[in-house]
Amino acid sequence: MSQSHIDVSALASEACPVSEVLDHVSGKWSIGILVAAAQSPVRFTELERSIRGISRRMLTLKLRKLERDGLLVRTVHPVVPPKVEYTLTEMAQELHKSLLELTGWARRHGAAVAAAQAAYDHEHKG
Amino acid sequence: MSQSHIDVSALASEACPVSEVLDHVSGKWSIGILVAAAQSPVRFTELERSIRGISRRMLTLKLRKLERDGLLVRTVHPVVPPKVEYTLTEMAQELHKSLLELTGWARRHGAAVAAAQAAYDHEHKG
DNA sequence: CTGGATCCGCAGAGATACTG
DNA sequence: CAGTATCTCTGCGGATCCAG
Repeated sequence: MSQSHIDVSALASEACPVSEVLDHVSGKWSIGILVAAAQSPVRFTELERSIRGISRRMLTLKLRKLERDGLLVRTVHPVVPPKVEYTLTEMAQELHKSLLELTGWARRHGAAVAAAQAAYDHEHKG
Repeated sequence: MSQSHIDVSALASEACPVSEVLDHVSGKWSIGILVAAAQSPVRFTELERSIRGISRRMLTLKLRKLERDGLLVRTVHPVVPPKVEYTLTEMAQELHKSLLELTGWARRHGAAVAAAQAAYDHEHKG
């Protein structure tokens, strides 16, 4: 990874791992998973159903990634049938707040964005 | 009432503008560009230099996308050599605030994330 | 200076089948 | 229930050249 330390925070004149961390929420499902998992604890299948459209593979991969990043805690209950619960860590909950700001913005301006796109396309038609 | 199930399905659904908008900031460079362009107005080359690592092609593509979304305003000054400036729209500036929360979080927890990864890898060693 | 066009490699992401 | 293992396809993203 770290093919390039993108100095996204170049504006701050400081080099930090910001871009790397940001890259983790930059995936197609990362944000959705974190938001869905915010109602901790949540089980694997619940996540799979909540985030409709996600494949089992992707959910697993992203869950592992989030766990590795220290954002999720994976708890295995030794029962039958298997029961695994995912819980947001402290810092993940903090991140979640920022994420809610994002989704809130998207909710408020979704229509405006759509309109802008339509206008742009219209102006750009052949 | 107790919406124990957040409307994540709406997030993952293409019918809801939230996921679409979210998808736009989910790219590898989108966030960086928006943050860099926050100091409006900014010229093409300035952006290219600020966001080191980005290719000309990607910068152009993302800039077009952001413009289409109504987040950036592209102003062409009819002079030689060409001068083009990009400015954040009102709603983009609002979005930028949320983005700053994100980068702030990344800044604060970057080290912790790195540590978590190291721990995970160690525990997962071969 | 500010782009557009093209070629191409690689990681992301879907579908499916199998296992503890 | 909760994953893992392949296989494949798509599109992002990089490099390079060309143009207004």
